[in-house]
Amino acid sequence: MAYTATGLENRSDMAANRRVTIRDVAERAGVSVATASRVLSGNYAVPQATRTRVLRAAQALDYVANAHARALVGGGRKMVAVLVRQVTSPFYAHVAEGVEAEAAAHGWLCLVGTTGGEPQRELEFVQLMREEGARLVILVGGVVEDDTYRGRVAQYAQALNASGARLVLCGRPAPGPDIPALVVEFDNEAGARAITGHLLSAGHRRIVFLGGLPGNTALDARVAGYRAALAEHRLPPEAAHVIDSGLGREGGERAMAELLKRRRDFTAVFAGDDMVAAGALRAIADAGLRVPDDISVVGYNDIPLAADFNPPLTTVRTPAEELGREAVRIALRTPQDSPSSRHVLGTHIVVRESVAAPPPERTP
Amino acid sequence: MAYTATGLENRSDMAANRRVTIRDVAERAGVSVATASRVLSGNYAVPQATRTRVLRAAQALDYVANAHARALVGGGRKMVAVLVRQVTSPFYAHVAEGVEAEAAAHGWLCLVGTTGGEPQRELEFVQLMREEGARLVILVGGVVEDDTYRGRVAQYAQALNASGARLVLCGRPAPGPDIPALVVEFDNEAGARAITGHLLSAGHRRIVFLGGLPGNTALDARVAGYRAALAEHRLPPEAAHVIDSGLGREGGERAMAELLKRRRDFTAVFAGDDMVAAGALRAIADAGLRVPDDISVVGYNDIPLAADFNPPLTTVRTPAEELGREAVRIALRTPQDSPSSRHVLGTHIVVRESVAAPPPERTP
DNA sequence: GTGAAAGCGCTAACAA
DNA sequence: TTGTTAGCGCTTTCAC
Repeated sequence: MAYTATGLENRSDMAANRRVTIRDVAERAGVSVATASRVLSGNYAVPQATRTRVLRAAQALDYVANAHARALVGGGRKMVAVLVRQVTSPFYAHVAEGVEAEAAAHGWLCLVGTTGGEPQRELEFVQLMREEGARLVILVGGVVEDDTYRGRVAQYAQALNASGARLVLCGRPAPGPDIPALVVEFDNEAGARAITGHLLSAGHRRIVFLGGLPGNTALDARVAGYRAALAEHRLPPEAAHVIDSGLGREGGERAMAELLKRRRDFTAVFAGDDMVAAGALRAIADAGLRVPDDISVVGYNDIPLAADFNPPLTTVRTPAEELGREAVRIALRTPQDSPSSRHVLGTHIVVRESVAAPPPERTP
Repeated sequence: MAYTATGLENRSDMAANRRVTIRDVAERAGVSVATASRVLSGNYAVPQATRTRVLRAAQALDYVANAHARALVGGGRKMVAVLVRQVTSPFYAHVAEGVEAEAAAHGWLCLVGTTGGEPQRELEFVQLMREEGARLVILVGGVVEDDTYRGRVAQYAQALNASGARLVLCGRPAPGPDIPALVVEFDNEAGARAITGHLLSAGHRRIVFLGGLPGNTALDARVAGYRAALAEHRLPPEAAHVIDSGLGREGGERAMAELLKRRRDFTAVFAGDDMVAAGALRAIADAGLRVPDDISVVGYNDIPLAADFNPPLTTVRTPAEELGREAVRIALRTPQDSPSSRHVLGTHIVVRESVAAPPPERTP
């Protein structure tokens, strides 16, 4: 019923496919566009009588304001854009959801973009967001930190800042001092140190780090934490064994399978993230070994399904949604001209069933 | 280097925070805004000499066009909006990724919104997209199909259609005949029938459907398929046992645990989706039972981590990303005035290790 | 080939 | 209290 009224009425008293404008509303209400605008945008006192007349006309015409026209005259609109590698990765999805939720809570529009890991698309996205007039751009995820990166991101920051927008880097470093960018990240090193310590406390001495990604800031920090924990337990630097298989389930499975074929002189695996851990668990099971009886495994991120792995995975919880929320919160409360700052979010271990004491020494 | 040039130059020769416009570019290039516009929007032949001069000026000023102004004069811009319940659900995330990918491939901008399951936010989102001038709105996910739903969605469809935009419904029914909306969905009934048949072929006769959601079109179709398969195998209607626990890991775990406490006269569980299956597996393990030796379990959707469950889950593969891609493809190739149509995507079973023959009959 | 001018839909002075 | 007017930044006739 509601729909037929609206739909047919539109169709009958206006040209085909012409969007109804504020002019139409004003005309129907018998007022000027200015008056119509005043009641429709609601930031000006208008007497009740005219008010209702305009509102009624707008409703009858099913009027919606043209956001572009508004943005054009009002100087941009409240929009935040998040860019992630892919939304199908649980970690990124949670960050995006956090951003979206916090943005929505403040009445901001949120746009999610994906790069698939290509710096080129990142550049295009930032450019696009400048065109769209996004007031806040959030770039998520670890990166290879080299001069190219620094130059590129510094450029984003300057450009965005020049038009009054703000750049927030999540889990990636600021490109340099005095660059107008905010940074929010987890203390990856501390998290890695803690979970490596957990493995060491259980008695493990030969622990492999699976899923390194040289140059990637997030992974490098985890590797650093891993090495630091080893050192704290007075193990020599050679005790560290990092396999650079990169992230992803597939990589983890392949690298683990290969490693098991070559050597088995390790009793625990620290996977770079939970997806790598999933792959590793699969490979270990396929090799006929049991977790944690034969090999202990830990992951990183505590994705929702980590509790459903076989066995349930002991991992480091990184509150991804909180990261997203915090990114927009910080950006919204930081004045435009304040110095760039860096915020670090804590993490903690979630103990489940993938860690046990190492098996008794096998005779070689 | 690159960044200091840009940043400082902007800062020195223009008022603070004034976005550079086409006027600035024209001025610097020594041409009129009309000429600048012609080369910048690139849809008009301009001699090479002036062309380069304008381009050089634009680059020097780091000019980006104002998308709002463009949209205002050009009549909207290529933007597709997808609305899902939540991006952190693997299924929805894949649909969103499919939409995003296909949109990007066509040079369209993609905006992802989430409802958290609230119809109210759906309404707000559609309204917002009308304001933003989205030319394509995609609503994803099963719904309770009642008169309220039909009225609401019919209204969206009419309104969107009136301004030349298109509505695509993914996995939810059209609100009625002659409503301008496209529908793309999976054949849930066939998928459910097939996997129930798989269970029946393995010898199961007492199969519980866990995770019903009465009124929800997607789940109802699966339940229908489940009943149909039972009937095909000449089982009486009473053989069907549907537990309406709703979707989600938590619900699945709770319902399964409770069911196991009450009765154990079933040998297999058909979970409404993989997340429910994850919860069910957890509850079964906690009850000291084994899958598939004691109870067989199947899921629905084949999320990426289904292979990492304990045991790897036999489930129905629904190509979610393809659903998203297809939604935009269909919308882009369907002319505005063509009749509303419905497209059905096929699904298939993925056999893994969570199904076995039922255990030998226990004496009661 | 290029410029001047009109106008997209809206808001915000400025008048009345 | 309300209407008139001047743009926001851009594209696009229409002249020259």
